[in-house]
Amino acid sequence: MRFMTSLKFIDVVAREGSIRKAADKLAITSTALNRRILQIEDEIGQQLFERLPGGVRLNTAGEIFVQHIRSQFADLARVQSQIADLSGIRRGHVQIASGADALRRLLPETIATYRAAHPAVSFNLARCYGEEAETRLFSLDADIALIFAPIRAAHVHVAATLRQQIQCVMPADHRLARREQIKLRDLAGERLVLPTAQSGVRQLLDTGLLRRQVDMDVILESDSFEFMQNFLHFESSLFFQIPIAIGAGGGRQGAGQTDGFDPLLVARPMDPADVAPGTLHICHLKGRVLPVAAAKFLDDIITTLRDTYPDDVDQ
Amino acid sequence: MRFMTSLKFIDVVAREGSIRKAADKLAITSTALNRRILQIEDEIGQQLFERLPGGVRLNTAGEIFVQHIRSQFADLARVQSQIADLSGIRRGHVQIASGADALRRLLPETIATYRAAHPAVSFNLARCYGEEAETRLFSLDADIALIFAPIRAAHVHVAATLRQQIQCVMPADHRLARREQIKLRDLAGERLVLPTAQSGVRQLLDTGLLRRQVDMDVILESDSFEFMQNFLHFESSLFFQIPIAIGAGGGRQGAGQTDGFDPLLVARPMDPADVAPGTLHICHLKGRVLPVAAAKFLDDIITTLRDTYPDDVDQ
DNA sequence: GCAACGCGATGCAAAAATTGCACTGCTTGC
DNA sequence: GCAAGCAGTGCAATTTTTGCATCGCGTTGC
Repeated sequence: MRFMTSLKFIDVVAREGSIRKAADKLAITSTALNRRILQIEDEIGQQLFERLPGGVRLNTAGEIFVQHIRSQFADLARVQSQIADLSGIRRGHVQIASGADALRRLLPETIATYRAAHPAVSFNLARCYGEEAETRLFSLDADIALIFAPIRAAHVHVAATLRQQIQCVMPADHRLARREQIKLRDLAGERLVLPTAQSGVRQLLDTGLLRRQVDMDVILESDSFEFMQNFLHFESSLFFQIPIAIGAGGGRQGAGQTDGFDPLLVARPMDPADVAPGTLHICHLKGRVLPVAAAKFLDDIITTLRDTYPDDVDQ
Repeated sequence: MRFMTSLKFIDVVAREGSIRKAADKLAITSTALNRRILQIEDEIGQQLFERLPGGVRLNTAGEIFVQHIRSQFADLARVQSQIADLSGIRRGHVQIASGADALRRLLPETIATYRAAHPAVSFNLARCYGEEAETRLFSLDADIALIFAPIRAAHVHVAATLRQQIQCVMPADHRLARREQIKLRDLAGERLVLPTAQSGVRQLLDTGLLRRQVDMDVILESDSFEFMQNFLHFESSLFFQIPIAIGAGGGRQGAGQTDGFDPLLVARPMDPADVAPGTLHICHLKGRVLPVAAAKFLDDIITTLRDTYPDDVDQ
């Protein structure tokens, strides 16, 4: 794409914050890169970068222009995907930003199924914390975001939502395993492993815990499902997850069957009166036309979720 | 804008339908242009043009790609306009596609007022027939369209509408000039000058005339207001217009005052029961972010209309 | 307080690209 | 069947881009 190189260069310089670093990354000399940038600033008639002693930084005009550049690249990808689709071959690259929850079962399965049908489509998966997923949508580093938390950013369009009741995961022989539903006061005296503070699950738990002063024993905080799962084999304790992360069917009702999940562990739903159900948001950037490959994959995710949780998907 | 030239070249070739003609227009040799196009087709990995004996024509992939190119140019204009606005100077170029109606008073006045405040903004006005205005929005040759006709195209976003009752224009001493409102049967035996078939006014009249078989004397068809107005000085007859075209205040009620309009002519509204009011649509391309200059001008038009016809503007 | 470092900018020559010219092969219209 | 108009190509001239060496400037570290 020779006709886009200068723009790509500006994008990289903006990300690196230094012409020399960007030049290294782009495998050209800093002087060539420097001159391209000067030339474009000249053509635009506006400086795009502030020159600082330690490098460069976008000024306001530059911010606007770089946003334009990124949307051009994203749109070019869309065009190429659409053109490739004309000849019957779905081609393209789908970039997904997701919290940990969907990475466990939903995305691996859905992507594998999709790729079986369209092997020419490649994927990029960024595991995001906090509001990083929204940011990625905005900077066009992600086509689709899966966010288990309230959406704050105005530029995000929510294509579908999935209600998910938080599950309490415990050893199969735990005393609470006989319960159909777990109440917060049941947790009194239990050893708990909680997700880290920025996670959506943690926020829902905290909201519930704030109201009822339950005296619990938080022995660990972790953002790794895998760690928590393995930890339970060594020390009997409880942790929390949402159904899509553990492959449990029928979220809110929470039958506790966790197909393919560790057989020594069981999941039981929290009482919705104690801990409110959370919402998984499937999003893309508002006003954006997704590449064919990404748009169809988005459809696939929603269809999969609708099949698995028929009552809990809203569009 | 060196970094856009190759794309601009493709756009021109698509418009000209021939590499040689485009090369002439671009002041380069056909061979240079030819090779740029081959190179880009190579980079995209897809042919964009069909080669015909008499020139070239876009294939489907090319159509998609050229649409992308045009939207890039339009978006670049938006970015530049926005960047210029940062330094307090409104700069840019506003392209308007309009039927004849708005060209007479609304646009000249509004543009002049706007330019008094922002002299660095230039304008382009295309007088459009039939569906050409919609087409121009789509091909991004127009930012704003003013259309007095039903909107069919799905890609058009209507920012505001103005209801307009058709007026019957006649010599001040005509027998019908004493009426407050004209009914279709009043036109029996009158000599009429009608707008040409594609005009919105004509379509509304035709719809009314179809239902009531009025025997009239159509002596002329014309799409030029100026011609019709002058013709009435030589042969006593009637023609039709909408208020914005003749500067009449308060459309539907139609007081007939036509400020600044030919003092020998008067306008009387048609009875809405006979001829339905028409709608002027102020539109832009759906999903598009207009350049600052164009967006603000759009606001100005709507404000002007709201001031003049407070009851007839919808948004 | 001075030297070393890293940064962006610039002059100049080498390298790479774009361009123009001359020409080919093709189709259409007369 | 010949002239005209079209896209495509080999080759040399030209223009643009790149890399090297170097400058000036501000910060950092001793």
